[in-house]
Amino acid sequence: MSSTERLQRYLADERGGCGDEEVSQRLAELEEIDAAAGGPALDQDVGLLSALANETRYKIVRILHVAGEELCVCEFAPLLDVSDSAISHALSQLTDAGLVTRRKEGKWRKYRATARANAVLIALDGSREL
Amino acid sequence: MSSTERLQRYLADERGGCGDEEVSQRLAELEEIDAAAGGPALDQDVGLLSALANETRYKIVRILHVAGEELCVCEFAPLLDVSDSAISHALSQLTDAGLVTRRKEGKWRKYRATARANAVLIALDGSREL
DNA sequence: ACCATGATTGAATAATTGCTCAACTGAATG
DNA sequence: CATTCAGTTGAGCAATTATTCAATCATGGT
Repeated sequence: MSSTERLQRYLADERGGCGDEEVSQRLAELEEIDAAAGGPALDQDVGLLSALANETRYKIVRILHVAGEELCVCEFAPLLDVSDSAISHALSQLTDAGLVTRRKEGKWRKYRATARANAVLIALDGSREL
Repeated sequence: MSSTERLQRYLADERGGCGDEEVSQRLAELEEIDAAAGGPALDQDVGLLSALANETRYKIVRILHVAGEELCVCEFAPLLDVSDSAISHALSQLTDAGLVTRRKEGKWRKYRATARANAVLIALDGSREL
């Protein structure tokens, strides 16, 4: 069964129209919606979301967000139950995704949450009780 | 090496203080930040982000967001290159995560994006150019 | 120059995920 | 009530991911 046959029956059911014209018009609408939905930002967004979709990485970003200042890698270690290496991997992925920025200061590395990271966390917080 | 030894050296380096007191005070600050960061919402948030962190599921939510109305499962099928089963699995996970709601109408099932889903997508859109 | 330390990288591996197929449930219709 | 159709569920498998260990890079002190 082609996927548009089901759509055709659906449209006949819901809207009374049952001609091919009806179907292709709705299909065109849906594809317009799809085009608006799936711009080039899609991959970037999914990358960002994947980076946040892990407890270790989420916690790092949350901590930076709450701290409101840049933190040294060595300050995360006591708060996260994973190896230094895992923390470093996490920070790399977060940097690639545009959620944190890195700055060298002598032998220490300091990380800060980006505006984008803060925006997403604020949206999560603001919509929690909806 | 304990993870607080490094922190101790860091604080000595950055702030001049080198006593145990300095370290335990900063540790207390960090743990307070951590506590504020890692509330009970953590698992829920990571679940939500995991649900969105997949192209198929992200597209579904985007489509619903752009459409601004409820859509029938049969309307997604022509737009997504996966099986009906995969769409159904995706919708279940999105429902569990609180990103979409489900409604029965006769033999059809209609889904709608939640306010939370819309809030997160708006945050992503609004922070894209930052 | 050498060494110690902070952090990163790459390989290896265990765990998780995403998809499909096949079987199933529930609703409408003859 | 048998059949058809919309959608869901669960098992199984391929692909991806999260972590650790070991090796390495980079910085600063001796």
